[in-house]
Amino acid sequence: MSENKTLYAAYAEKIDAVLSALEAEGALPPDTNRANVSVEPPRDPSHGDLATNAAMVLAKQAKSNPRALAEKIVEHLDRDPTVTSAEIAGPGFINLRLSPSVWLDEVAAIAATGDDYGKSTAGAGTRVNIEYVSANPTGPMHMGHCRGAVVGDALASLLEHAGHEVIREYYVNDAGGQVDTLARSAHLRYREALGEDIGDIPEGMYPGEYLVPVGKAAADEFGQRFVNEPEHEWLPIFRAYAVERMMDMIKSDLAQLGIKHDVFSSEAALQAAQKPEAAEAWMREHDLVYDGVLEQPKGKMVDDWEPVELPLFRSTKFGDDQDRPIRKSDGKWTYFGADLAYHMQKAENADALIDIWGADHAGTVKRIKAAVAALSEGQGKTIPFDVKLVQMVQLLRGGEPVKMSKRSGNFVTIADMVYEVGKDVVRFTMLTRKPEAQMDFDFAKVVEASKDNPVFYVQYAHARICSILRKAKDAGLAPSSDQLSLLGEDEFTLVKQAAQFPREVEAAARAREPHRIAFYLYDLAAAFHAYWNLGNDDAEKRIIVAQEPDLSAARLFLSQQIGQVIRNGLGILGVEAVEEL
RNA sequence: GCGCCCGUAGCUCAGUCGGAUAGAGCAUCGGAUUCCUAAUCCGGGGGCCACAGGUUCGAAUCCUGUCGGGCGCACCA
Repeated sequence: MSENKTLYAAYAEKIDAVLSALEAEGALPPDTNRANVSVEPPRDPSHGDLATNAAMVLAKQAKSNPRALAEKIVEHLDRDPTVTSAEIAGPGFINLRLSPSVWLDEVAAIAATGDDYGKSTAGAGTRVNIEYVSANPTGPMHMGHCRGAVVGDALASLLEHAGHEVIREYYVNDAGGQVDTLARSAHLRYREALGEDIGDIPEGMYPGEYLVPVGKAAADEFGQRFVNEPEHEWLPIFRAYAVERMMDMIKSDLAQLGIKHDVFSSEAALQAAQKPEAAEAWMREHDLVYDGVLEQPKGKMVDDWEPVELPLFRSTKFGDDQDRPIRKSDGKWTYFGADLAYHMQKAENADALIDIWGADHAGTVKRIKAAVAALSEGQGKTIPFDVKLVQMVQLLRGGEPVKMSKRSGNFVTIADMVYEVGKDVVRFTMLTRKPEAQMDFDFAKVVEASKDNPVFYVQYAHARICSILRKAKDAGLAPSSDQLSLLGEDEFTLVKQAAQFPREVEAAARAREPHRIAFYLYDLAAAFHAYWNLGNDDAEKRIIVAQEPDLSAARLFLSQQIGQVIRNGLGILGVEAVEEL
């Protein structure tokens, strides 16, 4: 078996070869369109190991009926020594059963590839920039950021496993009005640290306690220097100072979740380097930006609306509802204007871009997609660009919604969450549903039920495998592949499940859906737990059977490989493969 | 009013570029432990896949419409 090719891909090729043979025989017309032919494991394992719909899909082109065509395909497949049976079922499915040697080879393949089992080269040669988290540097990370962070991080490592080179990037929004507010709030805490009674935190400032130590640190560093200075003297200094501390805090929150970015891009730095100016010039050159007046927003009344001429990007040309301003009337960049330049910058160094955003930014997807599309068109190359929207997490505590607001300082932080239930539970919980569906996250329930969390189910399977290997070692038994032929149907069931892993990684990467790996691991763990429990009913089915050292060694070897696959999968998700619970 | 996402068991959710009899956990009921970790396993009950049309050999999946929920709709970020 060639490496980097999944078992399923290998059989897809065999079936493709059969179809070519049928073309040569004249049973199929030349150049048959095979795009819809699939080769995959049937949902119901009792149907066999592999199923193909080839006969059904191609019957029309062959001017034949599906079952007649299926018979011709089956004739060829029967000649393959690794195919023990090929049967026609239902409307024309062809179900294949594979010989034990195929499964035993797969066990050996897992052992041979080890940590690399499941990696693919499908994405080789494509560098993907994935931007995720990008929380504003105005406070600690809270649960609202958590989902996007975990999904983005797992997607990044999933893409790496699929062979892509990956850049993990964080966009630091350190240029907008909210960082001025941060700076003022920090200045207030600074005065407080120097002994001043600041009373209640005024409306419009960030009241969070997390700014207290920032104020203290500033007091230590600056002393009385900025107490009575006018704001314009200290604002830029406090802005940079506070942002840096906020980013330290955020990085430490991310580290608790096991997340580390490769690149932190600063919006302020981008602007200082005049990237938006360059972007605007380029856009104007290509007639993508013009000076125009926005229409009054429909549906929702804006009291102080008045027509102003602004530089507008022609996003309607690319499917947006409205052209979008890149500068404000005071000449400063809008968020979009800077973001546009930022995406140009990212595209310089990557073949494909992915942004992970919260659903509250859904309204801005079209314009940024339009911007990247315009960029692609203008530069005459395609830049694949995907914005993954991660839906809101409704945070509950004992069934009651928890109102989160950075303004009021009332939020559940990631640090709280990790402290309560641990990184693995947080990550796995976020990854056991598809990101585009809303989810409820009940803090109390997750804490209370953390022992029932599926993550432990998977980890337990891994721990059990480690346990049995320890036990075997004490008994003087070592895993061995010498006598794998002693394994039987019970073991094949397990191997078949494990053999899906590479296929699952490729499919999940293609769909950019890391949650599939979590569900796959659950199924694999279930298969192992079931296998283990066979020994409860029948002592001869235990993994270690004292009287049969060769069989035990083979079963240990198999178990070891299942452990390897679980470990590889958990690695993609960033969850520990613990050795005991 | 417009745009995006979602609607699958009592609850939380899976469901492979459309595939065979729609699955799992929790909850519920009944079983398994002198024996490798019972944080496990085996079994029962529980479904108009929101609704209505359409596309085709075949639809939970694709298209159209309706209803329901969420998010968004300023030069904010």
